[in-house]
Amino acid sequence: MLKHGILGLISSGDKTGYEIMTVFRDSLNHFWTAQTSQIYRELQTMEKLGWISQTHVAQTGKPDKNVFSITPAGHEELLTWLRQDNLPAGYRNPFLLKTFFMGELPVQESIAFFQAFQNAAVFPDEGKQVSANAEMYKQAIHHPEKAVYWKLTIEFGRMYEKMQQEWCKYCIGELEKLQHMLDGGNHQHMPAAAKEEEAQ
Amino acid sequence: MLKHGILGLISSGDKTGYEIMTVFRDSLNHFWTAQTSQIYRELQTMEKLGWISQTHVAQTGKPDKNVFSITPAGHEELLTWLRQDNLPAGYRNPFLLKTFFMGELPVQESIAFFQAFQNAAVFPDEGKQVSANAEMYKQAIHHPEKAVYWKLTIEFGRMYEKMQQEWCKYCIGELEKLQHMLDGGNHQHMPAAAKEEEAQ
DNA sequence: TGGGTCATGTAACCTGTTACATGATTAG
DNA sequence: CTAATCATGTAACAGGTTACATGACCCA
Repeated sequence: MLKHGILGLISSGDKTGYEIMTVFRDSLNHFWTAQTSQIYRELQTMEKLGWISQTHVAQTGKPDKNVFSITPAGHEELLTWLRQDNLPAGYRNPFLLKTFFMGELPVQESIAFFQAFQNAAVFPDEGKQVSANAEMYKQAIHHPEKAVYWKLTIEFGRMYEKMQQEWCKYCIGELEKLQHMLDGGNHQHMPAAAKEEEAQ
Repeated sequence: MLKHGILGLISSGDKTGYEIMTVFRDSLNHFWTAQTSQIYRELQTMEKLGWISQTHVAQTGKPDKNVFSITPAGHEELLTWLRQDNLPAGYRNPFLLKTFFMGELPVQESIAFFQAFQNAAVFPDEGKQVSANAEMYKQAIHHPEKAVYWKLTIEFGRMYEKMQQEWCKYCIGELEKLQHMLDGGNHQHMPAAAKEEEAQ
């Protein structure tokens, strides 16, 4: 997958490993990440596969660099990938995994986690988005039709964040109901963990 | 992460590797997956870490089994994990990665992908959910306070799917606008890839 | 003189996927 | 008779993370 992401980036203009890293960091970070260690490794195997080619460029005042270009075979591979398996796949969500087991903690503590989660917005606001993605905006001027796709990914981020916040609100509501139930039921203010021990 | 998921499952009752696999397959599949190969490997390392212990149980008419129980150290580890790093983290979304590069394909083709994506619901409907999660419902009867957390994860799945469908609708709308713009603009019906070649 | 940017990578490790391998019992 | 369920794993590979290592230039 990362190979194809890199391929896509190089397809819109030759790039160094370093430049690829900056695009991941500044523009794709809300749906994909990549460390330089992984990028340089993938570039090597992609060259062996014949998808990209390398040119050494000597520089003065700056370290020399290796610029990568896409080959015809690489472009074909990119198109094949774009047309393949475009159906929703299972996603991995660490916070949901925790949620599933949160019954081990006192309800009050769980509520606090949802509150913190709700207030921690990952997605930058409109203003920051613009400056962080200056690179993308520049491209958008020259290829407005390609910028549309980039905007679609940003909109996904926004919608996801909004949904996540609504979900947190719902969770907090449900947990408060549970808390009142437990309080009203036995007036013992016992955390779930303690209750379980008793039950055994 | 998987280690802690397994730990959580064993904490609510001793389990074999096989049983752990079935829970992942039937109840956690919308936010986490695990193959038996991985499960048995993790169980081995978890035993070495002292988080779980193993008992061999001979059976007649069925293959013998290895039943795993959580140790006090394991339960502590579970609590530590539950309290750690509970903030939204970057997620990886393969379809968003593709979306980002979809300008390489004709607009019409992209629209078709979003339509297919929209109509492919991963999340089972209420009826199937109930039968697939019979195990969970059984637990819910004995520990209604724990069932709440399980319901929260299901609600996330529902909200996510709804959001995804809305996003697809939005994308299709934007792409249709783009299509009309391109059609109206030069009346050449050129795919983006061909246009790019011309521009160079 | 200290931190940021540009620029390259290696090594070890951890996690996840795919493919393979075995074999008895039970229900249709 | 055949497919599903119960039950165990190994081996090889692919993909991702963490830590380390180097070094010049520029700006404050």
